[in-house]
Amino acid sequence: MMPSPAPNPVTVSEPDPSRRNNLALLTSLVHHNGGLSRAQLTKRTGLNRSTVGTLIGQLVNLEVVYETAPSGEAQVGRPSPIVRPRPSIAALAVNPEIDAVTIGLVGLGGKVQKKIRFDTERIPTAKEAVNIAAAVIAGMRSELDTSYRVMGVGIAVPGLVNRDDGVVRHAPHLGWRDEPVARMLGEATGYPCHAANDASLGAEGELLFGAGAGQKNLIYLNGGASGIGGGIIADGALLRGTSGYAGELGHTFVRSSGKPCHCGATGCLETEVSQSPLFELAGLGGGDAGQLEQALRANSSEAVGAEVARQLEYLGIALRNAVNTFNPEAIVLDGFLGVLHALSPGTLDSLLRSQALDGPAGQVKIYRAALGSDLMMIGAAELAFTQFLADPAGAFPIPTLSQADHAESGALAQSGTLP
Amino acid sequence: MMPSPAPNPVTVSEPDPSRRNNLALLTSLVHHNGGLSRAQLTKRTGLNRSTVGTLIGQLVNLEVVYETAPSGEAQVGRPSPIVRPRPSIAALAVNPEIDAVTIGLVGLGGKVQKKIRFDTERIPTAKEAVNIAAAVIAGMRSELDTSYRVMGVGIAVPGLVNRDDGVVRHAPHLGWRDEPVARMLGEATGYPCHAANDASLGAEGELLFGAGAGQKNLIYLNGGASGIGGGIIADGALLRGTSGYAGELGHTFVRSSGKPCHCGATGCLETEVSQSPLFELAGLGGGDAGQLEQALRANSSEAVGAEVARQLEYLGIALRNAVNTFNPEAIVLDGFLGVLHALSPGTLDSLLRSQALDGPAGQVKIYRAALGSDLMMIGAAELAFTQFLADPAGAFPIPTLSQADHAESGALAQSGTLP
DNA sequence: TGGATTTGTTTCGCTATCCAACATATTACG
DNA sequence: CGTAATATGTTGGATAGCGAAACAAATCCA
Repeated sequence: MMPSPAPNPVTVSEPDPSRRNNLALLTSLVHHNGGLSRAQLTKRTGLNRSTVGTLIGQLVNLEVVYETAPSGEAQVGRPSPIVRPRPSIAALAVNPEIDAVTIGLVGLGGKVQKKIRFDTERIPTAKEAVNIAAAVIAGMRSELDTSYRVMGVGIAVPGLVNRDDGVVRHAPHLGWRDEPVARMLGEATGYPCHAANDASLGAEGELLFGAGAGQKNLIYLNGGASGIGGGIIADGALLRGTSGYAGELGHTFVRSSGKPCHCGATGCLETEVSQSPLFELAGLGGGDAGQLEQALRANSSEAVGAEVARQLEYLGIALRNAVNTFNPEAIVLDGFLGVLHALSPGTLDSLLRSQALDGPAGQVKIYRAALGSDLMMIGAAELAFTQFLADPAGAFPIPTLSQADHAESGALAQSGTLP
Repeated sequence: MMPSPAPNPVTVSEPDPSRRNNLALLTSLVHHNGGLSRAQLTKRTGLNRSTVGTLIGQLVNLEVVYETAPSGEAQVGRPSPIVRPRPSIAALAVNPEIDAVTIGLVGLGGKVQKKIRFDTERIPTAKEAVNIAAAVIAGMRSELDTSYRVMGVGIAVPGLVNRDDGVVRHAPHLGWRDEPVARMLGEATGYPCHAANDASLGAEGELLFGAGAGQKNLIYLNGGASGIGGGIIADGALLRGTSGYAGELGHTFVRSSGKPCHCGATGCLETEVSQSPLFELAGLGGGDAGQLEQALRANSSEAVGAEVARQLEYLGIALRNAVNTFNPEAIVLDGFLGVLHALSPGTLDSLLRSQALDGPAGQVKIYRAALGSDLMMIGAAELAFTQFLADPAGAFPIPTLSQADHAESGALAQSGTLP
């Protein structure tokens, strides 16, 4: 008759973890806003000026943040110095896809310092993806060791991922099943590794650094070559569910006697709304969302209009459900879903207004994603940052100093074949 | 460029509210478990023995809890006294329905002390419901003032309710629109009043005291005369959304070209799955879920089986969506939905296993609700308790002592006509 | 009866925080 | 140009919530 386990049972090693919260709060605030004045920090946290002062002092000592001269904005009163995140505190991001594995380095503050896209000629297996990532990371290793403090690696996988143990339960488009990618990459690199669903991480990325900044309830939907992924932010936190599988809005039911989906059901959103017919109508063999939008805008045929309308109608049903269920402030559409919405701006809004319940529908706004190709890197890095953000003072004795803090954001491109 | 307001801006009157959390934690634990030994409390909270000791001492002084002799369970070591919630700390619950307004008094610990059902001859307006509730409460007033400390009133409304301001946005079956019921009842009684959706409160009730005890992610669905309401618990907390409208699973899309729903859409769960055809087939004019179940079990006609199967199929679609979206551990079915499930036990499980995604579907279990007719009282009372539970030491100078703590749970029945 | 075990109790010390007073840097206004 | 007004950083107590350790009490077990 013990309903639930102890929330705070062991880990008595550190002194009083329940009280170190405000240090973490300040760190997150600085990280997610890329720099805030001390005055703003006191307002945001509700803490005392003096408390913020001492805490910031600690973070400066820990080399987590640094202070710069006040911004030029003219205001009455003593100017407040700006507290900025050190980009030398960094996390690695890995994103395996159908045709590439992308590895990135993201600094505290969410700036992508480095991005390396490794094109593959066929769909990578889990082992291959891990090998590629490990090799690229090994190549960066000396730079990482001298100029950064790497807090870990985050892996964004298009599929069902158990966030607790980092096992990919099923990634249909990659053909992966029960692959312990986090453990594999952890053993290969020595860094602590975590894995999660790519759309969930995208939702967090857009929430913290993108179109949904400052919202507390938002729904993120991404349409790509491998279907539709979703991530849900409820009350400021990602909806995870029992094992981190939550958010699979791509398999929302939208049509009776619809086509069978690879998931075993019929009439899923992702079988009715997909990018391949759009690419065909646009006369494109492949490409990204931007190219698709251009091509569709150039083509004003009826067939295009009909297909766009058809897909928007099904998307509208899924969004109606989501709005009734979550009562969000914002819906963020990424990939080709963003294109659909942009091609016919008012359609989804009016569908929602007429079909969803009055209350929830009246408050929701639909946005297009803002972070583009950096999103996955930022989201995955956030996964690796979480542990650090929860306790910025704990567990890193690495005194490595560096000058990488003001490095420019350089993006490399590279390609190769599978090993 | 200010993404969000200060989380802790004003209310500087009380000394350091950020540190009073463990007192609240203990209070909630005792409340929701109806009594725990001090040893269990230390394990659950992870706090030090001595800390728990002092905190419990405070709660005893505040007359929030009392200690009783250790339970008879034989164990090695010094027996630990049981900390019990004082039922004299109480909250009022109000639940307007189509044919009645029910008023209840619930003590800390979740025991219903009193329940008065006021039958109405027609659907009550908001004003009538408030009048009835206020009159019944006025009648109890002297007892309340002498024997209880009433923390407030919670109103459970079948409809869209803005939890922040207590305004009923739209309760279709009651015919209410934009009714500020919380303010109305607050003015009529002088108690702090809050209102929320009935199914949301049901979800919380079942989570804390019923079938879902100890779960962190569960979905509650209630089927009644006025349709299907839903409440979602994610990560231990009720999903509220921007304004508390979240959880309307009754309007999940389950059928293309289905019947039009009063919400403006078509193919909603609540139009396809409803209790009236079941009552007809059972040959009943009305009644509760228990009577319906008995009648349907007695009737083994094909028509009944077909209708049950049809409704279960649509319910399965809605549950499939919900499972894919939330990855819950448990689904709790109440009202006639519980009957449907009980009549054909394995059906929903196998529907989920074949149609929902592997990961989430493998973990979910379907339960029938456990709290019966007390649920709404408990849930609504919880709404009134929340403020108190967040700060048990703050804001009640009422030193009223009482002997109602050991009163028996008495349920009254009463009926009348509209004023 | 005595040891093992678990838990309540007491005392003490730590530390995160707030508060109040003071110092400093800026704008506003004469 | 100087003074007032304003907002903020800084410093030195004071406080309170909590943990650690030692001790005391109440149970089971051999």
